[in-house]
Amino acid sequence: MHRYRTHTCGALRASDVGETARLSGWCHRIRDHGGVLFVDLRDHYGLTQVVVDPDSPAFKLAETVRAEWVIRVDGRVRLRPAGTENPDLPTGQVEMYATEIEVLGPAAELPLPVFGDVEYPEETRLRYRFLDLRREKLHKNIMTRGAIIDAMRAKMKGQGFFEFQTPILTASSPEGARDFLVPSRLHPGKFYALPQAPQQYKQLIMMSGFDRYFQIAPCFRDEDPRADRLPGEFYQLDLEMSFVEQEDIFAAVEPVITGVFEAFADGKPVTKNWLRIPYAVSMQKYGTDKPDLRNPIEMQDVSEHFRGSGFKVFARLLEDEKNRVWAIPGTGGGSRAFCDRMNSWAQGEGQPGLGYIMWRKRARNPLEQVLFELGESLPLTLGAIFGDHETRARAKKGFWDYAQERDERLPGLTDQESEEVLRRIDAHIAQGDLEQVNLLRSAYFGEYEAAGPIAKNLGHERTEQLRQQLNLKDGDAAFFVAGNPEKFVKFAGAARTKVGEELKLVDFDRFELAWIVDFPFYEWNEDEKKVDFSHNPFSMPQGGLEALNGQDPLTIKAFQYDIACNGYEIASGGIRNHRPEAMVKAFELAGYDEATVQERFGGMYRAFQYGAPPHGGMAAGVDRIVMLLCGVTNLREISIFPMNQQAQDILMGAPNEASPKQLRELHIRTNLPEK
RNA sequence: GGGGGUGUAGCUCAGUUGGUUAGAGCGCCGGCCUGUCACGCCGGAGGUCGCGGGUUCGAGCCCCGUCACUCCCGCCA
Repeated sequence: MHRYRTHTCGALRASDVGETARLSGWCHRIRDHGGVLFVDLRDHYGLTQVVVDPDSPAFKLAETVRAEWVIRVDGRVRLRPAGTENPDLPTGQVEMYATEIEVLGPAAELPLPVFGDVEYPEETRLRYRFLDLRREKLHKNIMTRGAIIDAMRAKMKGQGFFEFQTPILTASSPEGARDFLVPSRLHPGKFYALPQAPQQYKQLIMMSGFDRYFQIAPCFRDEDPRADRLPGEFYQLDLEMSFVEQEDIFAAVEPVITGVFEAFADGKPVTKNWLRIPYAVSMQKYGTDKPDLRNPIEMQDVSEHFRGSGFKVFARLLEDEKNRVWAIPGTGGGSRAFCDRMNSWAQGEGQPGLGYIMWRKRARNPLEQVLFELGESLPLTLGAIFGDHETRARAKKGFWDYAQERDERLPGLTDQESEEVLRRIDAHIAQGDLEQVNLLRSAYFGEYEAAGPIAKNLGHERTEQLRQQLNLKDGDAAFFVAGNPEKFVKFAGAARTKVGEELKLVDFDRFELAWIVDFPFYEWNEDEKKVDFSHNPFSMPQGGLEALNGQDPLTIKAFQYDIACNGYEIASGGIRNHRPEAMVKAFELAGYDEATVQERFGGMYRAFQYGAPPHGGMAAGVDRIVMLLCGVTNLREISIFPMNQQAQDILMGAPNEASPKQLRELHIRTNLPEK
C-alpha cells in the first residue's frame, strides 16, 4: 500500500464500497457527536467523510484532531446509511470508516479559517496566503487561471503561433513606465532593467526572420497599483506577426479571445461580432476609451438645442466654440428623487451638479381631445393640415378653443404667447409644412411634457427637439454635461456608468468585447508645452512618413488598437513603424533627435537598417482576463502570491534590506530620505 | 505626492444625546451528545475601543495630530 494514499479525497464512489483504502488530507470540518465523530477530509481533489466511533481503535486519537491538521486515515469504504447521503458531494454516497489515523502535520490555531466563506482582512490573507489558497474560492480561481492560460496557449498554437522566451534582465527604456532596476556586479555603476513588456524583443524577433511570436510574458513596472493593476509584475499574452495589416491581427486574435472567453464564461453570452469603435467615437458616446458596452446608454452631442437658448448657463458656455453640451439619456430616470440623487452624486464627484430634464405624459393629449370633439379620429389630423379650407378651419378652432379653456396646459406662456403658438401652427398648416406643424404640436400639445429647471428655461420647442433626438418617453430623463469635452469627458463617462447602473440598464451577465481603433498618434503635453506620443512610439502613423511630414501632428491617427471588455482595457496593440526614416521623423516630432533615437533604441534602429518586415501585434492582459472570467473585481483574487497595495510581499518579506556585503559587491551605498 | 472611506474581541459587526461593569454572531477552550455534513445543547476564556494629545465632572462617541488598511487621482508609451 502507498505510504500516504490509495485514493484522493475526491475519488471514492459507491463502486468502491467494501474496499480498504488509505486517504491523506486536511481536516476540513469536524463534527463530534460524542459517540460518533465525523471528519471531512479534504485535499486538492475533493472531500470525503471519515467516520469514527468508539469501537474503532482510531477513536481516541480522532477526538484530538483539529481543523487543518494533516492526517493519514486507513479504513473501510462503506455506503452511508439510507437517508444520510450528501448529494452535494461527489463522494456523498459513501464514507470511510476509520480504523487507523496518523497525524502527519498538526496545525496551530488558525489566524484564518479555511472552512466557510467569511471575509478576512487583506493583510491577514496575504500573510497567511497558503491558508487563503486552501479556501475553495481562491483555490478554484488559481486553477481556472491555469486552465485559461492553457487555453490561450492551445489557441495561439492552433493559429500557427510559436512561443519564445525573452530576457528578463534587459536595458532600461526611456519612454513609458518606471523601470525596476537591477544593479550589475560586473559593471559597477550600471544597471539592468526588468522589461516593462517584451516590446522591443518581439519586434526584433520579427526582424530576425521568425514569423508568429507569442509568449505568456511576465512584465514589470514600478508604478502605483490599482484594483485592476497589480503592483510590480503581471502577465501579458504577447504576440507579434510579420507581413500583416491591422485586419490580419484582428482575424488572428478575435478567435483566440472569443474562444477563451466562451470556454470560461460559464454560460454567459460573449460577443460574436466585435464592434470596431474609433477612439473619438468611443470618447463621445461612452466618455472613455474602454467602454462598458453592457451599458446601453450612448451619450449624444446636444449643443445645438442649447445654443442661444433661454438656459443662459449653457448658452453662454457655448459661445466658446471649444465647448459642448452632451446628453446622457436615462431611460426610466424621470423622477425627482432619482434626478436629485444623481445631482448630489455629481457634487460628491466635485462637479457643480448634474443638470437634467424629465419627461412625463401629459394628463390628456389635447390634440386627441380636439379631434374627439370634432368627432374625428387621430389619423384625420392630416386632413386638418392638408384638407379643404373648412376642415382646416375646424381644426384650428379646435386648437384655439382648447387653449382658451385650458391655458394651464401651456405652462409658462402668457395668453399672448399661447395665441402666438397657435398662429404659428396655423401658418405652417397653411404652408403645408408638416415637419414644423408636428414639432409645434408635439411641443405644446404632444404626448409628453418636460419638467425640471432646465426645461423651464429652454422652452417647449427646444425641449421637444431634444426629446426627439434622444428618443425619450414618459418617465425618462436626460442628464447634461457641459464645457470643454477634453476636461469633462472623464466625468461624463462616470456619469454614464452611474446612470446606467442606478437605473439597472446594465446586463452584468455577459461579456461585451470590442476593438477600439484609430487612437491618436500624438497628444499635447500641457505641462511641457510639447507633443508627446499618446500610446506607443513604435506604432505606424496612419498616412506614414507623408502624414508625419505634412499633417498637424495632433490630427495624425495611429494603427493602434485596444480591446475593451466590460469597462476594462484587456489588450492593446498596433501595426509597427518599420521604416527607419519614419521612426526618426516620428521621434523628431516628439522632441527626440536622431542621435537620441540611435542611442536609446540602438538595437531596434540597427535592425530597421537591414531589411525589416512590416509587422504588428498585440498584448493582452492575462490577469485582467482571468479576473473578468472569475467574476471578481480585484486582481489579488486571481493571483497566487500577490503583493499588497504598497508593493510589499508580506508573506516572503519583500522588499527587504540588502546586507552590507551584498551592497559592497554591487558598489552601492544607500542614501535614505530623511524621515 | 494628493483626495475620500474605514479602524471596537482572532473574524464580521452593533454600541442611542458624551453617562453604571463595552455587547452579539462566528471562531477558540472545556463539558454533554451514536448519523452529522453551517450538527445541537451548556459553560468559559478572550478588549491598550489603531496610537498620541486635547475638551469635559465624565470620551468608544466631540476636537487636533498621527499610523495602518482600502479605493481613487497623479502615474501606468
